[in-house]
Amino acid sequence: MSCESEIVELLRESGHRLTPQRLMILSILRHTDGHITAAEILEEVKKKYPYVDVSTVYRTMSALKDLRLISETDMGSGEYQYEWTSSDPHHHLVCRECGSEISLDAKYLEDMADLLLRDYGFRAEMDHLAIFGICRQCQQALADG
Amino acid sequence: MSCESEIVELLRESGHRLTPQRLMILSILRHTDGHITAAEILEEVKKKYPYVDVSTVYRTMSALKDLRLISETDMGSGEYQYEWTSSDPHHHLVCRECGSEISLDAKYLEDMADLLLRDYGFRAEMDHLAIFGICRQCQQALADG
DNA sequence: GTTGGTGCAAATGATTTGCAAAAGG
DNA sequence: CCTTTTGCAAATCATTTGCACCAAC
Repeated sequence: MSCESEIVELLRESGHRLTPQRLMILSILRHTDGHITAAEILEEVKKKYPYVDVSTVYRTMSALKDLRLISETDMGSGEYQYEWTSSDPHHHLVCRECGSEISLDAKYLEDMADLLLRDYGFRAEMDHLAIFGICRQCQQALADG
Repeated sequence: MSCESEIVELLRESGHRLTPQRLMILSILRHTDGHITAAEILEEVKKKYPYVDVSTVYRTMSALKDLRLISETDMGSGEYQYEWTSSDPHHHLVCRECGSEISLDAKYLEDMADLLLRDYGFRAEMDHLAIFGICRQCQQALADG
């Protein structure tokens, strides 16, 4: 609970109200390891309180996104993946052959971000990026094929 | 025309048939500077032959994508942006405040791609990436408030 | 009380798909 | 011929929106 208090504070400061729905969604996001879709969040929330609607989930995600508390990533599955931002910053290598995902430490992109800031004055916000390509196994499989 | 011949060859080799619709779409892609949406392609094609359907455009894009002749990028507009791959490789910096786009030479990402190959055996395919963030002007505007 | 939030139902809108007819090789 | 491709219409499906009611603060 105590870990939630500063978030609650942040939401209040930004003029948002604390509803049970939001607290439930917040709790799910905080206790989910990795990414989760809107539909999955809804499913979880409904276990506690069945009358919640998807639109509420999306509206909450929109608010949290604006506050940069969560990231929204298109991993090529057709649905957005949401993830709590404070977990250690990382990205994903997504294989376009087998769909497997490899977690990638954020440091791999930091050097480039520094260059972008230096050369273009552009502040890249790359929380939770999806990088598509071919994984080692599939390269081998394709070569053998 | 001559520039089209090797593409035509490639399509044939991969078991695809050459229909007037495909040739029109191909020509539009080749002569478009920058990216273009499926709807825009359709609009262009219809000027020559009004009975083409969006589905044909999408099906053609899918085939060209598989052959890696075009790139498909989500630039945050809700529609995919397509672009002929052979034009000099680049990416885009997209400002999430004002929506402006800066072209970014591909070399900025090559170093990272090399690291990914070395460390993970992952062959990253980053043709035409969209990197979101805040541009110099908007940073200033936000700071001034 | 105000203002913002919710649930419901309906809309949106890009992309996909089933199918019979047409055309490429 | 045989197979792929096409146009049309209808379906998908995640996300968004209008609205009347409710609940924070």
